[in-house]
Amino acid sequence: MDRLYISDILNDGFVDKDVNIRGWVYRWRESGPLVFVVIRDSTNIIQVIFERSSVDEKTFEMAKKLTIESSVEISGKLVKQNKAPTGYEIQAKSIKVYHLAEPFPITKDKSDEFLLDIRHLWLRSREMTATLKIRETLMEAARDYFNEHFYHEVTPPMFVGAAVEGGSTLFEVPYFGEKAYLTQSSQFYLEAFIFSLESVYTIQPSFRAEKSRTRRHLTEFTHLEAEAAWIGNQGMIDFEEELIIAIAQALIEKRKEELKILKRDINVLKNIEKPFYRYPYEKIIEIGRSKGMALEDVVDLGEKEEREITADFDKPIFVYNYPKVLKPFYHRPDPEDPNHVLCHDMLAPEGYGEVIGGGERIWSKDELINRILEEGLNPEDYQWYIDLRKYGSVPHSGFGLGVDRTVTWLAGLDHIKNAVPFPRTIRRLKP
RNA sequence: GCCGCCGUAGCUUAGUGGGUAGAGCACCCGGCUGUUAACCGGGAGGUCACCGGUUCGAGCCCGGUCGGCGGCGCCA
Repeated sequence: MDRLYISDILNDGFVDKDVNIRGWVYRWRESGPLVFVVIRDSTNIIQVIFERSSVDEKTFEMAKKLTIESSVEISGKLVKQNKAPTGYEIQAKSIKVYHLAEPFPITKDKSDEFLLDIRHLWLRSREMTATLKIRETLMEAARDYFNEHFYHEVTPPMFVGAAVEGGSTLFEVPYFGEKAYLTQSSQFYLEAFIFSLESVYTIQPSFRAEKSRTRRHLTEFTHLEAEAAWIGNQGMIDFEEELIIAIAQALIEKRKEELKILKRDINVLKNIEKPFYRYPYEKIIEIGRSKGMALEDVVDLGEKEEREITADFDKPIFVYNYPKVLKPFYHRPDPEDPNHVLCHDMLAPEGYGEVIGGGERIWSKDELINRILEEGLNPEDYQWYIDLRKYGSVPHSGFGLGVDRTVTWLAGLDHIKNAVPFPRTIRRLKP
């Protein structure tokens, strides 16, 4: 008999038919001559019942000995059963045990810390499984959206020789007697690709060595970055808005069950529709002040401020044209207002805060060199980046989206660690 | 980096006027004909993070070390 996936047999079409499944023991309990076993596979869970009166003694004894997480193959008749957790039940006829598991360390009482220590086992939980599927669908939806818009996927290097942005701290790694660094952003490399492929994107890890201890920072995170020729700041905002909507739609279509497992209200995602809020930088400061914050005219918002400002919003907020002093040198100053740059951040609502940063890049060689000098940096360190402005330079824009932050927001999680299979933080490198 | 909190059985934890360390889950044994991280009875399981000090006596008081969590700062 061919093995079937659990999600495929949870329907009336298989009732009274013999089915064969493989998976792991998720729950086990006995009551006299009955043994109830809930089996989990990659698709869902289903209850199996072993009755002493209807299976041979050897099979029943084996069912009685099963332990949580044992790997098994079970055959039996599918029936409808309201008392079973997913509405159907298999009346077992036979079982093959591949491995009788040792006592599983995860029980009903568990702390966040413990779950991080045994992350390699916690990955099997329904919560993590649901989160991983949501991550996958999010990236798949993004790739589909990029492909529909003729973006090419590229793979920039992760070993780099120098920083992209002055501010961030880099991880240094030995490199055959020289120093190399782990990339903190692929932006500069993506800019190199646009002169042939025009529109490009990548989904790769970025690394930041900041000693940040907040619910939205990791030292290694999945970075979705894009860069496109012939597009300006506002055009890029339009593009990102549709990207986020495409992702939300994909989750609504394909991940209803997983969102339910994570207790995320799907109506929140259904509400992610055009138009998002769009405010110039000064307006967001005004909103902060209206909530009682003491904010200077020109100030970087902290995590706490962002959380409070976005708390009452129901849709993402684009904040554009920040004061020049707050942003890295490569952002293009607004020709109409040189103290501001043509950039934007997208803040997720409900307190989640920044998930996208992007904008239009300086495309004039001389302007770029002037901005590098103005920031006290050395143009020699950016030789190849400046080189790109010498041979048919074009207006272009790009953005970077934190995949893990976006998952945290859309899945309604409380901490970025829960959006990542093996989170890396300042104090955690294992497992 | 700064501030705060925490470290007792595999897990979650109770336990300060200093006086033999207690429970639930998991595990083992037994019971139960519809269980929902079941229930009932029994059993086993502890260098109370580590080092030092005070004391007749320290899980508890004092000093230090290590590890973790949360917040701030930094940052995407």
